[in-house]
Amino acid sequence: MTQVIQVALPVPLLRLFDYDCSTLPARGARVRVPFGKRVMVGICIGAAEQPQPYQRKAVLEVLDEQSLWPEHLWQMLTFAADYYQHPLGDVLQHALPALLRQGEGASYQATTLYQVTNAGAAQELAPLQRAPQQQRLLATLQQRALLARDIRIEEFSASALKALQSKGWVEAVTHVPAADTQWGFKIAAEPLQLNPEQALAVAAIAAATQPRPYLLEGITGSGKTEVYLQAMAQVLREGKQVLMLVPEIGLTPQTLRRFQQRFDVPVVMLHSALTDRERLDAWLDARAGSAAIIIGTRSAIFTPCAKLGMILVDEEHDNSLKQQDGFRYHARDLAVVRAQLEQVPVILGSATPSFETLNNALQGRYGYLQLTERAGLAKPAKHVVIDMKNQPLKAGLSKPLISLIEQQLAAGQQVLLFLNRRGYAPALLCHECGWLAQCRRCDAYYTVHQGDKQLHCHHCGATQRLPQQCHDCGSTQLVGRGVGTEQLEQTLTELFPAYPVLRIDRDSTRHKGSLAKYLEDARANKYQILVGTQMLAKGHHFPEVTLVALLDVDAALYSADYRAAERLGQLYTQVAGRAGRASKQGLVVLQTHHPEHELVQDLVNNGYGHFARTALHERQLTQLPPFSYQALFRAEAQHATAAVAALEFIASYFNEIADISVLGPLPALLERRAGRHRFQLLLQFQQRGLRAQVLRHVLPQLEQRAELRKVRWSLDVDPQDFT
DNA sequence: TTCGCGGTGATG
DNA sequence: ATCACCGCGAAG
Repeated sequence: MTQVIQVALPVPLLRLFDYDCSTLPARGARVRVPFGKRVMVGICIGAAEQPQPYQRKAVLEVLDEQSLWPEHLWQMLTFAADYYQHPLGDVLQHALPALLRQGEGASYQATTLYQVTNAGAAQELAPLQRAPQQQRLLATLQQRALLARDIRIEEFSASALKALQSKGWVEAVTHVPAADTQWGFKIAAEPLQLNPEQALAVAAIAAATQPRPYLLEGITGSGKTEVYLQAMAQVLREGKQVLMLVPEIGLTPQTLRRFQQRFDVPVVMLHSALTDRERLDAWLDARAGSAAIIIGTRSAIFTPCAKLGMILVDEEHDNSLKQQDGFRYHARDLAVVRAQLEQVPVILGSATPSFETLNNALQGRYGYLQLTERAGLAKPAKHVVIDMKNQPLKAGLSKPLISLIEQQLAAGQQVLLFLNRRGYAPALLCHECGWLAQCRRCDAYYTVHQGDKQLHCHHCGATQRLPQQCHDCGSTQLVGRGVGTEQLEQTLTELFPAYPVLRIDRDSTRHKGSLAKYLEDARANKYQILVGTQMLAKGHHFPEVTLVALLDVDAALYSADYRAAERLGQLYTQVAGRAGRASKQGLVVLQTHHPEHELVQDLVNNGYGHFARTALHERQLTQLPPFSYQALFRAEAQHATAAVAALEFIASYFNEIADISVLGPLPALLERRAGRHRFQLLLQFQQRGLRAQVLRHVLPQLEQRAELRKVRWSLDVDPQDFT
């Protein structure tokens, strides 16, 4: 009996497409279909209730017997498509490993498993004293067999493996990892003793009769991770899985090792270095329930889990959780939705919670767990605000800061300096006529890079040779204006020739693995002066650092982006947490031209918690998120008028509706980028429900309109960034 | 006259 | 998104 089914396809269209099919595939099963001149893999959404009277094409092949996703996850995905008003086909695409998108079977492929031979099992480790790589690998293999992918993830050496094989101690066997879903829970290492706050947090989560979201607010060094581990233990003991989201930077082999050392259960890490096949295997492991702990970045929220017991979102304030293009979802928000659907607790952890989450906790919608005690003897850092007004500056360093640095260095300590501008100088100026080298395609000045003797546009990536002469007057008196990390590094080298300087920014860490190596060198105290952009602020621990300085925070104080202050508060607090651990007195220095600024004073004197509450109150008075609900339309076109016209057209759909405030069209913070003019239209609603209703009604209409075909436009629900 | 790029429209 | 088609201006 021929059916008419609806199919979601990976195209940027909100509508679904009808196909004929000889059977009715499961909702959530893949089908191969002809689409235009192409063949695509789509997802069956179900039987078409009212088949449209079009000429239909037929499904070529049904690829799955069953839905690829468990019911609750399917619900989350359809919720997300509706909430963000993003095409369902594209949303589902995000929730699939690449191989499944391409139509591969949703099953394991045979792989190689390495295990010890009888000789290898009996082999003593001591004779391998001079081959430590082999020794470590053999020791592990004597405990458990390893898959090819484990060898790589756990950073064992391939040559060590070869050596052990040729000695006849290790053999390779073909292994089909049939979903062996059984794993027993065993504690591999004893849990640490909890302090009363930590114990309270663990107990609160365990004792809850109704699963709910929790904010776990723990200052740096307060032992947040130990709370995660003990909360996880409860879940794992019941045979249930834990899904953990971490920022990009937290996905290291050390993270993996930390979990494996504590729990003797299978852990999968969804790392960017995985091959497509490994990614599919990990996805299958999670879906079958044979992986106990699943760790990954933002997109890991889409991993299916047979027996989900808990979701953890570490550093929940981190902006990398929000996708900034295409399907603009926020993984933390989807984690809360998923936890609700699956009826499991979700823990949002941070030292500096986002205002959204903090507000939910203060309103009682989330459980609020606080860790305020620093473990060990570490004293809280001292804060110093340096007024830069009328100060002579050396590469952005004031005299008082230079002498503070000098003192710390003399005492054998490390210093950490943050400057959020890479390159040598953020502009090139003609000393005679005032001409500034400007990118031809963006509304931005070129940044001077001395390293490669070029001008770089940090917005479109354009580069050109460092000019010798002014384009306007021909003068050769060209000077860099302002300070970037390159110049700071150079000046510090001149000021403190006895101390090596390490610079960490996107330029110095371009090569794969160099960041990890630099961080290791920094921790090993090979450099006493560390210079970097925010890259350096996230989650790294340098035990010998006693002085941390933010060189220029003024831009954030008077930004047009209302979230700039929140981000400054978070950066400042995270950075302050870097100073003076390991029982040494830390010093946090902030240079500004506005030492009297309310935000600065609040942050320095009262800490993040107080600062955040004050700022939240301000947001409430001005009706900004989280006290209102935003949707941002962006448009870009060759000519500004086209972008503005498109947004005015969009605005006309909302202007007449009550309880919506429509702002714009306004130029984006960076109006021209890569030769295109960019404008924005901001909608603000008092009720989330109204926003959903209105967008659901309007978006399919907009998609049809010829007026909008000429420009590139997009919708961002809950926008985070207004550049 | 042909070639090629950019704008335009359809995809079931 | 991607493909095809159309039209116009530049090259032949």
